Amino acid sequence: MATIYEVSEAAGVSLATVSRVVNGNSNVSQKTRDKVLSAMESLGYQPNTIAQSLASKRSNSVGILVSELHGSFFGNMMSAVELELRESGKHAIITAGHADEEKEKQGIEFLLSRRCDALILHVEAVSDEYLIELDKKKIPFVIINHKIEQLSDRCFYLDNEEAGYIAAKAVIEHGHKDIAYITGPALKEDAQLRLAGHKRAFDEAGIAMKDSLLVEGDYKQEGGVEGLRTLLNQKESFTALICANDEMASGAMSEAREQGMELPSELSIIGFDDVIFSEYMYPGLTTINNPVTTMGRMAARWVLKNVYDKKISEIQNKFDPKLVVRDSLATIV
Amino acid sequence: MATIYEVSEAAGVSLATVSRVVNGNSNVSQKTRDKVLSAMESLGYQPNTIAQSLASKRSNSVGILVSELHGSFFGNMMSAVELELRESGKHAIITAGHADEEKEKQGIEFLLSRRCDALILHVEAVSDEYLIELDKKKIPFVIINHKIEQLSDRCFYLDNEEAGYIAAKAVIEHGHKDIAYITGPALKEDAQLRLAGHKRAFDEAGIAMKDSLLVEGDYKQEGGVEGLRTLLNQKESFTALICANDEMASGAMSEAREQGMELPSELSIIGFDDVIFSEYMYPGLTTINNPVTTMGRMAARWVLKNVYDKKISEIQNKFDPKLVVRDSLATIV
DNA sequence: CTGTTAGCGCGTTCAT
DNA sequence: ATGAACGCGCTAACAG
Repeated sequence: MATIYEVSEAAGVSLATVSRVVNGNSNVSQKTRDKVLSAMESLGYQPNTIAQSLASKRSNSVGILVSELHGSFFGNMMSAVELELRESGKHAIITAGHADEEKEKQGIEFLLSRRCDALILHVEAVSDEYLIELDKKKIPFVIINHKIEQLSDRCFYLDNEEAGYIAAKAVIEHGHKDIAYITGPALKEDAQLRLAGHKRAFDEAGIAMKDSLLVEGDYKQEGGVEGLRTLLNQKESFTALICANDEMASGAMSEAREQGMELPSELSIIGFDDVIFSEYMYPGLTTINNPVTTMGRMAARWVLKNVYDKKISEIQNKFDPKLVVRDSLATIV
Repeated sequence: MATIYEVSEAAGVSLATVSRVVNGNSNVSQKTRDKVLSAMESLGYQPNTIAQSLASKRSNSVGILVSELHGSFFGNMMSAVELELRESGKHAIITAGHADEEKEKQGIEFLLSRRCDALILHVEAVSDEYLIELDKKKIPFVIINHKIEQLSDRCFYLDNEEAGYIAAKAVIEHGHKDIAYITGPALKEDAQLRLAGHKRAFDEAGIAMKDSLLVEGDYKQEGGVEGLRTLLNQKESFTALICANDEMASGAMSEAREQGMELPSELSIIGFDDVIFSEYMYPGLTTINNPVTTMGRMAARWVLKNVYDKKISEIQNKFDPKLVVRDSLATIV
């Protein structure tokens, strides 16, 4: 690998001048610029990004923490982030937090030790206090899918309350009155918000929510299986089931069929997130769109703009959920 | 951020000694080691990985190229790789090649410019010649899901021929005789191998393959839809359909239902890869396991062993496919 | 076992 | 507009 020094020698100029043309900086006469450029060309010179980083105190890398690398949720986000960053010559360092507080902290520490210029965090377990504390350390970071008031311009999130509202409303508008609900873990903010939206729609329609039709799930497939089983084991009957995410909806579907129910005629099911396999399910799952891709892109743009001083115009923080209509929601006649 | 120099001062030792204890290297007396350690502790010292890289000519980063970050296939692989690397203090830089020759080359160039110590490549479009050429540049890399004879110890791949054989054999053993097949793109090596295995099973069973029951797909869902449509539009009838991957199987399932067919009684379907949503399909898709997770782990281990000199015992290059039994393959009576 | 010293490749003042 | 020189934080001989 040729160094900047060899280039300067070949071009008959100083090291500083080469550095200038490499960085497109300041003023260099066209003539010397050409000399340098052709020297670079013939030597196949490629700047050593590590040396650049050391000298400039910029690693040009941004760390990404997601709860899982696999699964159907984060791929789209990472994809958007990577694309956006690479277009600006930055790179993404990824790591997983496994939705565990300790592991998330370790992941963040790891990324920090890598001297990332910024962090894009999709945390699930870490506390707001930890993040606010992290903020004091002058390490730029953004948060995906969670809103912290003090850091709101750096949070990119779905309006989960509205999402819950839309889902419930769609079900109600299809004529359902007896509606069961499998929530997410009570501790999780998005689960609470979705439930709140759910209640708002019920209030608005003048339908009473029955506690017996409300069970807590774990956001996993198994939670849907068990949730439906629990619901079926009490006396209250229902014609529709809202699941706080698609995984649970999937589990509920299997269990429903296991119980010999016809879908969606005997039971309508609606999910949340519109993960990749939702359209592959049978019947196709009607669900609420969770625009992770766009959120990822926005997060990357925030970093580009605020950390790397790129000119970027529009950055959107709050995202609106949309109903994705497929076949799992039937109309009651 | 404290530097190694400040630590050396605080501990009253030389810079080199601090470096030694940081790297757990050579011999340092327990007493001075303790002094240094406590100095590091009280200063909150964290080595600057970039400076380490510059001096040691090791970036401690390995580049990963996959065709897509999203989708259900690579998440598991990346997950395994990241986990394995992080345990050794290395990090993963990811990028996507989008199954396009030019973009794959750009991706590789990008990773190289990042001074990765090694590359883990899941390429789809780039030629063997390109990779062999790349190999001459002394940049260590491994290849996932593709075998190149000259580089075979650094290739981690599924025995695709065997996979095709197992799938066809399973179908045949279920009593099917009229079996249709939607292949992958004729250009792709894995598609050819799977087809070859398919033929072997037919030969072994003394069943003739009918050209009219063989159509080429594109590995995408739509390819399954169109493939089945084409198959249905010719006179030859069939009771089972083998799809060269799960995405196409999914498409074929939708189309079959669209045509009013009962699954699996009127049409058995089997896929390849066992991607994440296969178990969510209805009926659950019987398919062939593609151990990408393990391959990812092995690839990472190869790098750890051969690039970072970690002691690692077993590394497996060739992987055997296994039948994953679910409900989409019915028995002909 | 420990310290000195010379790079690693580049960015960035400061002069000129 | 260009060059000289120093520093980024650390590793790696080489001495001692």
